[in-house]
Amino acid sequence: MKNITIKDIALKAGVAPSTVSAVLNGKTRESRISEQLASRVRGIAADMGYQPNQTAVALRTGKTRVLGLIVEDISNVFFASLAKIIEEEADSIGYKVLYCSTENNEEKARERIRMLSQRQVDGFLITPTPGMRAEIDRLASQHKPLVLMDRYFPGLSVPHVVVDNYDGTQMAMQHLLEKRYRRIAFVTILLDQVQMHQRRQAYEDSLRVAGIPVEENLVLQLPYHCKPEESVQQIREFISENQGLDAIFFATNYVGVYGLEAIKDLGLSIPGQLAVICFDDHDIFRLYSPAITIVKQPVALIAQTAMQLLIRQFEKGAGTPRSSGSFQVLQPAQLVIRAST
Amino acid sequence: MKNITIKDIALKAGVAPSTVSAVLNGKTRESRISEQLASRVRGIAADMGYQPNQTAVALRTGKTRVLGLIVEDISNVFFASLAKIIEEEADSIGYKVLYCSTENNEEKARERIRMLSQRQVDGFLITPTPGMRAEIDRLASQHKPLVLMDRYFPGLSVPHVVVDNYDGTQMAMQHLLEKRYRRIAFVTILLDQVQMHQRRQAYEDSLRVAGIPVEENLVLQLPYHCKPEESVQQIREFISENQGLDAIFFATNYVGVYGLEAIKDLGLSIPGQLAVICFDDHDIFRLYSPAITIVKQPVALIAQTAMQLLIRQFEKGAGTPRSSGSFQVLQPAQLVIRAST
DNA sequence: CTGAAAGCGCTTACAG
DNA sequence: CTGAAAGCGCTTACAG
Repeated sequence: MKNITIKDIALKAGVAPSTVSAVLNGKTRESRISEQLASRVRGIAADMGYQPNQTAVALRTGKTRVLGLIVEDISNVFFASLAKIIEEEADSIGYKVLYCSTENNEEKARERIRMLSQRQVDGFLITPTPGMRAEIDRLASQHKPLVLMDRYFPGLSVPHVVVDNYDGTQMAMQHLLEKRYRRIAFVTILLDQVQMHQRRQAYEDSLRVAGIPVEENLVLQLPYHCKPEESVQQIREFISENQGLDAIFFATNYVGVYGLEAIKDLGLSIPGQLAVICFDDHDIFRLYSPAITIVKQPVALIAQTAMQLLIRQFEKGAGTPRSSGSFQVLQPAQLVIRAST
Repeated sequence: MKNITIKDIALKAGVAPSTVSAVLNGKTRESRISEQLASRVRGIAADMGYQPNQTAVALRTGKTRVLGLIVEDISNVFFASLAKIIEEEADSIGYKVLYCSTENNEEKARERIRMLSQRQVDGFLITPTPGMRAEIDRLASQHKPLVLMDRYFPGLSVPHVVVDNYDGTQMAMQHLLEKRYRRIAFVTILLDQVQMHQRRQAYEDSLRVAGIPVEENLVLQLPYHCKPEESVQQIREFISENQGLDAIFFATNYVGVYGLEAIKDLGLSIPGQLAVICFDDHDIFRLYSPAITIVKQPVALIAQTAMQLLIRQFEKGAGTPRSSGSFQVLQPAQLVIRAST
């Protein structure tokens, strides 16, 4: 069953393909096509079940109406939620989205950008890995519509939307300190990314300001590709070795999940014996324990803002030079206190 | 910065575009192009940073190397996990994937299929809603490569991969009955889909076989678009009104999440006062409570099998008529007993 | 061994 | 008011 083309319609209607095109694109005014002819053509198109071939349109117009979404791991709640909102926003302006996961694999990440470029996506939405810096810089210099999410490259003038990680962490530390917690551990993942550095920095700064010495051994860094069981094991040992811990700050929900398992294994009550705060991408801890305080990332807001920044770039068009400043949008993280931590 | 085309390379190399195309596509043998010329052309292409325009390739060859993935909700762990595996499998054969969520909205679902068709996707991977039946049937009759996942249409001969819901539910019920649980509730979501019917059916049949009367009031059906708080509230009331409940079987993790919250609210211990079994798409209950038994869906296996079925259709090509039978693949669900429920 | 030509399905000036 | 022509960037017979 061959696809119906504009030519088939033209043939049946006894007009030229260009006339059909004009009618179907609502250019009857510009082309001064009679309403009578137009509605006849429309009728025929509908009868034949015409579906425009978007590949042809894309080739001709240079617009694919496809967005490229590159995240760390689409199966992770945070990124999946981002993807959902982005899909909705994209849909509302007639765009579809192609997704890719990088797994924080630099090689893969670069290859993904290349592939999406070849697929001629009209714009990129990326949660970049450190190794993508050069690639991102190149895209930006080519004026490819592009927005970074969740992370960014200090020094690169590329539109991005991130939460204020420093501020969020500080808020949480403040909260713990006010409640008189003193021996606060920091469990994180070994990842060379701005937001991780900022969280760590805020943790240390908060302690210093409160006059509490920063103890190296109160910080645990798990390797990135650490297996679940091993992560749990390491955190368990970490807690056992540091008797007298008041509280633990988990820098990401990746480690938070394992941390909670470790705490459960050790039979410690939250917040009775150990207060827990976690930088939470989403609301996955809702059920685990109501006594866990959350530094919550506004996923929907991040995605929506990112889409707005992207659309703004579309509107500018390739012609207009981009404003020199980067459209930095900092959205403070929100502290959600579920119980008297 | 204009994109480099095959023409630019041809110009620089002093050959015809078709020669460049042949070289870049490794058709040097068929076209009997000298290795010398070939490597010179390849060198120039590399120097110029040539990136083939896939839109043009797609239009010319009729293959976009894009797959359309339609799920209920990409932000749900189950579908996000499916998406992840599908991405990996697709990537391994040079495909990208366009995703869409239906939200179980029939209108939207149909529109999604239309859009993806217009985008000329080479194949579809769909977790269908009941209302997509006609659309799916049409796609299949057009020999569009297509695989349904997680659900299917009895009577439609369309390749699909689903877990054996009846069997899985039965296994779980068997487990409860052996442990001498007698008043077992069934909490589900109001959804007109085969897999839901099968789970319900298995629940009732299991009771009957065990000589236990099926009580209407031990079954709770929540509306599909029920708000979180309201769902929790309803389940809470349901439990309170049915004193003497032994166990609850949650037919999906959608309701399971709310159910656990309700149980927590009521201060009931698991499995002490109430045994809990849940049909779990993924492993999201791992931390909630180790005492929850899970009927686990093999997400990775579903996705991989689906991709295999799709590839098989690609290989057949449009020419060969499809084998009349549907490639039904039933993969039994797995019972994961975490504690002595 | 290599190149000229046609064509995938559209849209966009442009000519009448 | 409407149509013929060119062209988006490729690939694929086909001619030499």
